[in-house]
Amino acid sequence: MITEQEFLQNYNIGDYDRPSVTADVVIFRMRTVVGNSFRKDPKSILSVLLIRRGEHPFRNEWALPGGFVRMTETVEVCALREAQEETGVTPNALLYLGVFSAVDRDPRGRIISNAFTCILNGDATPTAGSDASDARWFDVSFREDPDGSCLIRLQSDEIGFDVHLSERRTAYGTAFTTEDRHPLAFDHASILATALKQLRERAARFEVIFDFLPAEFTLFALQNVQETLTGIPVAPANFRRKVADFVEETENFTQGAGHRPAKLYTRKNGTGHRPETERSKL
Amino acid sequence: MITEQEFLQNYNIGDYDRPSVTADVVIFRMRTVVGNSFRKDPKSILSVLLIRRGEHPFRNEWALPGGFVRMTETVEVCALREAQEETGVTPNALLYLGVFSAVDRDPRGRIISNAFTCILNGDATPTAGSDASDARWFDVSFREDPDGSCLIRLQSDEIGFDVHLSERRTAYGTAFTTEDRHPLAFDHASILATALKQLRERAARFEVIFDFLPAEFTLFALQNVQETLTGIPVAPANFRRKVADFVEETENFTQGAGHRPAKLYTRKNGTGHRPETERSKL
DNA sequence: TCAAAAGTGTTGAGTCTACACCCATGT
DNA sequence: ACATGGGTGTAGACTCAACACTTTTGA
Repeated sequence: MITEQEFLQNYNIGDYDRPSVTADVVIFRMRTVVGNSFRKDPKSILSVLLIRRGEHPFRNEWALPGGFVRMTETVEVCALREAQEETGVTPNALLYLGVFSAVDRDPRGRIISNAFTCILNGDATPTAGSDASDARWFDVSFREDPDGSCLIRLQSDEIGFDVHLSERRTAYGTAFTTEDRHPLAFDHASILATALKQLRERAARFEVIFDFLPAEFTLFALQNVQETLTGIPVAPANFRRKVADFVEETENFTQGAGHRPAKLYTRKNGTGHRPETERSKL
Repeated sequence: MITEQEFLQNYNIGDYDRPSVTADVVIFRMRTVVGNSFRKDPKSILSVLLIRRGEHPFRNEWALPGGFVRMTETVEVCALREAQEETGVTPNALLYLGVFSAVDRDPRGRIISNAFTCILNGDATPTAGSDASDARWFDVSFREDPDGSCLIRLQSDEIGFDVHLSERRTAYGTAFTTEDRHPLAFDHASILATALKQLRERAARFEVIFDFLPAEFTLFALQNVQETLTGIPVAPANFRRKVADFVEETENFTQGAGHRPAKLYTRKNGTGHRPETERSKL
C-alpha cells in the first residue's frame, strides 16, 4: 500500500494520450453609424472580430481569434489574453460559451476548443497576430427562422459573405451545423452562431447590453444596443420603465445633440459581468 | 510555400505541452419517500451519485464519477459513457455545466475537467467502478444565503457531511469556493454547487423537471419535483395552470391511491432535452 | 365517513403594451 | 420653426398569487 505522495511521484501524466486544448474568442463591439441629419442619434451595428489565417490549415480563410491554453493558465485567462492581444484592450465582459470537441474538428489532430464571448465598448483597432495576414471587424446580421435554419451575414468593406446553418437538437442541448461551404475556418461558424444566439437571449434579459457602452450612457443608447441584438423594437417609453431596475441616475447630461439633453445613467451593481483587472483572480 | 497537405504531414501535435481532459458527471435522481398515511402520495428527495475513490489521489474520499476523454470521443459522449457505466441506464438529460481548469485542481498534473449534469428517472443501483471502493446515492439539501454563502448537506444512511461554500463573482460569471475541509475530492464540491444552482434555476423555468419522471406522470408528481428543486412552494391550482403549456394530456389515469384518480400527462415536444440513443449523433 | 389529491372558478394586485401628450434642444 | 429624442401619464390587456369551492377515491 503506497502513500498518496508516493503515488504522485510515480504518476507520469505523459504516459497517456491526450488532446490539445484551445480557447477561441468571439469578440463583439457595436459600430456606430452616424445619421444623415444633424438631429439623429447614431445607430449601432453589431460587429465581430475575425482574423484571416496566415498559416495552414485553413490558410487565407477567416477565423475566430484563439490559441492554445498554456500549462500555467486557466482557459478563462487564455481567452482574456487572446482578446487583449487581438484588440489591445480588456473586454468589458467575458462569457463562457461552451466546449467544442468533435473529434475531427481540426485537421491537425485532436484539439478541443473552449469558446468565449468578449464584449468591448467603443472603438478598438484590431491587431493581426504573427500567424494572421489580416484582422477586421465584420458587421453581423443574424436571422433565425422558426424551422431551425438560420443565416449569418458578415460584411467588412469590400469583403462580405453569408453562412447558412441549421440548428439541431442534440443530447445536451442544441448545436448549429453549417449547410454550405463558406470562408470560415474549422467549426467557427457554429461557434459564432452559438455566440449570437446566446447574445440575443441575454440581451433580452438586460444582461450584456451594458458592456457595449461606456460607464455612463443614455437610455436611448442602451435601447439601441438591445434592439440591435434582439431585433425586437420596443416603445422608448416602455423600455425606460423596464430598464429602470438595472440602472442608476447620474447628475450628468448629454450635450450638443439637436434635441433635449438626456440624463446619463450607470449600470446598477449586481447585474452583468466585469472582468477583474488582476489575472490571478481567475 | 508548402501546401496544406504538406503542412499537416509535418505537423506533430505531440511537440507541444498539453493538458489532460476529463468529463465529470453530476448524476441526480429523485428518491421517493413513502408517507405514513395510505392516502399521502410519496414525497421526493433529490439524490446525487458519489463514488468513494479507491486509488490515489484523494483515496477514500467521495468524488463525482468521471474519467479521461478518449481520443475517439467527444466530451459529451465521454460523460454519457461515464454515466452509463456508473448506473447501468441512459440518463434522461445530459446538461453541460462548464469547464473547470484551475491549474492546481488535480495533484497529478494539469487536468481540465468538463462537468455535466445527468438526470435519471426512477431507481438505479450504482456500480462502483474498478477504481472506486463504493458508490452511493446521497440525499442532497442545498441552501443559498443572500450574502453568497451556501451549504450543501449530503446524507447516505450512516454517512453524512456538510460542505460550506461561498459564491463569488469572477470575470466570467460566478464560481463557488469551499470554505472548510470536507470529504469531497478535487474541486468537486464547487462543481456540485454549480450543478445544484443550475438545476434550481432550470427547474423554475420548467426545463429539467420532466427528466426526473417517467414518460407519463401526474401534475402532482411534477409539482413535487419542482418544489424539491426550487424550494419554493406553489399552490397546486396555480401550478397546474402554469405548467399547462409544457404538457399534453393522455387518456390514462392513476389508480389505487386513496383519492380521486389523476390524469397522466406527457411532456410536450420542444422543451427539455432527451439524449439520442445513437452515440454517433453526438 | 373522511382525508387527500384532482380540478375549476374568481378576485384583486401587479405588469406590460400601446398610445397620447408635453418638454428641451440646436440648427 | 421643427425634427428629434427625453420624459410622464394612462387605459386596456394580460399575468399571477391567493383562496374558495366541488369532485372522486379507498380504506
